[in-house]
Amino acid sequence: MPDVLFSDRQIQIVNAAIKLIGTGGIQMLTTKNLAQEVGVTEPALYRHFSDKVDILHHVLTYLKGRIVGRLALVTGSQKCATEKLHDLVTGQFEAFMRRPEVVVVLLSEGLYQNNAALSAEVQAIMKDSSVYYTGVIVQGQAAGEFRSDIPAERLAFMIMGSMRFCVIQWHLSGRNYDLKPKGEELLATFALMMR
Amino acid sequence: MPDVLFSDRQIQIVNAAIKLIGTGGIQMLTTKNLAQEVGVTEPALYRHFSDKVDILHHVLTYLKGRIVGRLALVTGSQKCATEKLHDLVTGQFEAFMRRPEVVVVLLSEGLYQNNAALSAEVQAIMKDSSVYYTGVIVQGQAAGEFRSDIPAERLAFMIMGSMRFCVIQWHLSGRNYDLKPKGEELLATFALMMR
Amino acid sequence: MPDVLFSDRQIQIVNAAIKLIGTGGIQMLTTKNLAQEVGVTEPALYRHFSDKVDILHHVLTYLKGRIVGRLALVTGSQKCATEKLHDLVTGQFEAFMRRPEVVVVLLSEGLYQNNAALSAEVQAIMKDSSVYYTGVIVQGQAAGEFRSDIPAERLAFMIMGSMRFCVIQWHLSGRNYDLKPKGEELLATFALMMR
Amino acid sequence: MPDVLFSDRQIQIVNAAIKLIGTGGIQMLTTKNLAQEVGVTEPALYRHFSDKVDILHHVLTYLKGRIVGRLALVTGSQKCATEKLHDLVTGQFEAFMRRPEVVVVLLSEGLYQNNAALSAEVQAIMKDSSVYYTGVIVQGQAAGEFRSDIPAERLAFMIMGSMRFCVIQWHLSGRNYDLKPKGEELLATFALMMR
DNA sequence: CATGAATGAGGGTTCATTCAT
DNA sequence: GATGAATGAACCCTCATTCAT
Repeated sequence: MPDVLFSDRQIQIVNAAIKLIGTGGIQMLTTKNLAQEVGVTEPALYRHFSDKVDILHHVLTYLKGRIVGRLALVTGSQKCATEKLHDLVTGQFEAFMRRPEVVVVLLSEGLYQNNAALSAEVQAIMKDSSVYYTGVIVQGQAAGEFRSDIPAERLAFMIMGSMRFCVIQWHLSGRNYDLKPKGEELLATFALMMR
Repeated sequence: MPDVLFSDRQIQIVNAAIKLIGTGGIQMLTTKNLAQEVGVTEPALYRHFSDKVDILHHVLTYLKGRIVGRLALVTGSQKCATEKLHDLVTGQFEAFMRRPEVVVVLLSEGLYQNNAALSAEVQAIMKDSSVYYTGVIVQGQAAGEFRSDIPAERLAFMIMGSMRFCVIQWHLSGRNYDLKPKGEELLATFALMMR
Repeated sequence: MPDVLFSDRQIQIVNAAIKLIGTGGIQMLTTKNLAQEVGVTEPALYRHFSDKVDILHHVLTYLKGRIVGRLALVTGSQKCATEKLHDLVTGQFEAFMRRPEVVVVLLSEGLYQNNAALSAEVQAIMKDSSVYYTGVIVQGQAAGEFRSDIPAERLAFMIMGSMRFCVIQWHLSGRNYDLKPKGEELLATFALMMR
Repeated sequence: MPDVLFSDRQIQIVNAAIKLIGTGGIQMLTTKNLAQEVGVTEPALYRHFSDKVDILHHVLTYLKGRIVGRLALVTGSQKCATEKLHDLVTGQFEAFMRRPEVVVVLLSEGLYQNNAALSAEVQAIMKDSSVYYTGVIVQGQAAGEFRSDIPAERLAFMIMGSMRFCVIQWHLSGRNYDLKPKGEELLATFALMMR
């Protein structure tokens, strides 16, 4: 649904940008590389975006739409909280494995340091995500699946933090191992701690 | 102790580099800016480092020395594990507040994407740190302070992940709030979960 | 009457071009700006003009028509030469104050340097104007209003040169003062010199 | 004396810039053309000037120094005012014929439209020049060489305006005739008018 | 009559790095 | 040790213009 605001070419460009960043970091995202990846000349990019920053902005908006969409889907199901949490974590990890480039874009907060708007966008993604995680935990606490002596927000915070850490290490290691077992391990640990 | 390998000028340059990165991200670390910050001309930098990568490498090595030094100090004390863990977390947060630039350098893993050596250095910092955290938790488990049904490594992993997440959010928010209460809150939550 | 050769859209575009040049100099006259000012897209401009040079050409032709029309009107009256000269000068200055953009177009001879046709057009405007000024002075000399020991062409030349200089300074000063008193002053000086 | 602030390379670059502007107008003054003319690469220019605007600024300052220097020399002589005025006009015209490029730079006020500092510099040249012209006329009036019923400033104004007009027409005509006779003619006319 | 999309050429500028001094 | 001068490569971006629709 959020994609409705993107033209086909914009999506194409955004995807190419994600691919480039994933391949060689933000410094690989040059207009030249991007144009080449898309298969047009550099000026053509400026028909669809005002700026390079504008492109990055759309990259983040696009990813936010995808991520939040998936979160909404999972949390909207009829499953119990434990299952939902499981789906959230493994779903996220699977998504990262399918498109590892996204990891770089999303976890490289430092890159956007000198651009408040982009930083805000990254923050927004984290904030929006945390709402869904918290919601599932609240549901679990209400159903007695999870302990209630710790606020749901804090539990969500720890889960997300641990997930990030997991993904960062995976990425730094060259992404040459399966991320799913890590997710299961993480969930198992949390299962013990949250009961 | 590792500083012994750095000349005065090198330390000066490394510190200037850290300051620059902290101020405006990695893209502010240009040879021009760096030279100006140090108060020399650009070619002078090449008397002390072979490369810009070499500079970044020394930045990371330098920081690793500082961090590990502090970890060793804390974990080497005679306190109980709970206290040591407390000191580790709050000490780390205090260090970040004293030199916020370091956050950018350490948490921007994505930056080093296209350089295996730098990525390895960042990984090494994480690895070395985790050894100390794990050690403290092992001690706590042996002393009955912490639960033993979860491997110490996993607990350390979650603590470190949560800390990182904490610091990232603080950084993205403009570092305009006190980080210490966050650390206390985090420790309180862990206290509940690890007992 | 020359406007008869211009379509409505052409006049609209020419006026937009004059406005743009007046606002930010010749370098503001880009097809993008021009199209935006007119309210169409860039390719639309090429329906009405073959070139950007063609546009500039029409701009100059258009202005020539306006200027010469006014000169013909004034010199065709029944007034005495002194009055006609007065009307010419003040009329010109008033016209510049009403549409200050025109000053830039007309006085920036250097702009057309690399295009013989445009330079010729500017020269033609000057030539045509001088005919009218000279005519009035000839009339004045015949009527004994002006001295006859100096050829009318030279007197016209000095008047026009001084007017230009006046306008240039006015323009460079930001056009923030009234041009008319300058014209009166100029006329008064000439009155003394030409008697 | 003013050149003392310019390094050799700066003078070289400034002269190359003047040449380029004279050849093809301001739009020929690209960094690429300029570098090629000087015989260096583009980035080398930025060792000596911060900006392209900075280059233009130095061009104008450089020319101002030359012009004012010559004016000071002429007006400082022991000759009578009539002779000095003659020297001023013919000297200026000769200078323009020696380096016709300068005409474009100096007479293209419109070019600097969108840069207040450059406009101010052009104005300053005119202002400074007028001081010398006025001075000579004042001397002539005191000596009874020139009429005194018209303020010296106004006479200077008309002379300068006429000179400009002369030069502009010469330039627009392709500079293919001798400017000196025009100067003599102009002086002769003024001789009549100022007596 | 006008548009959306694209392009080749070129714009000014910054980068890390080298080298003679 | 440090400098001034220079460079090749690359940067992001704008230009006038074309063409299919």
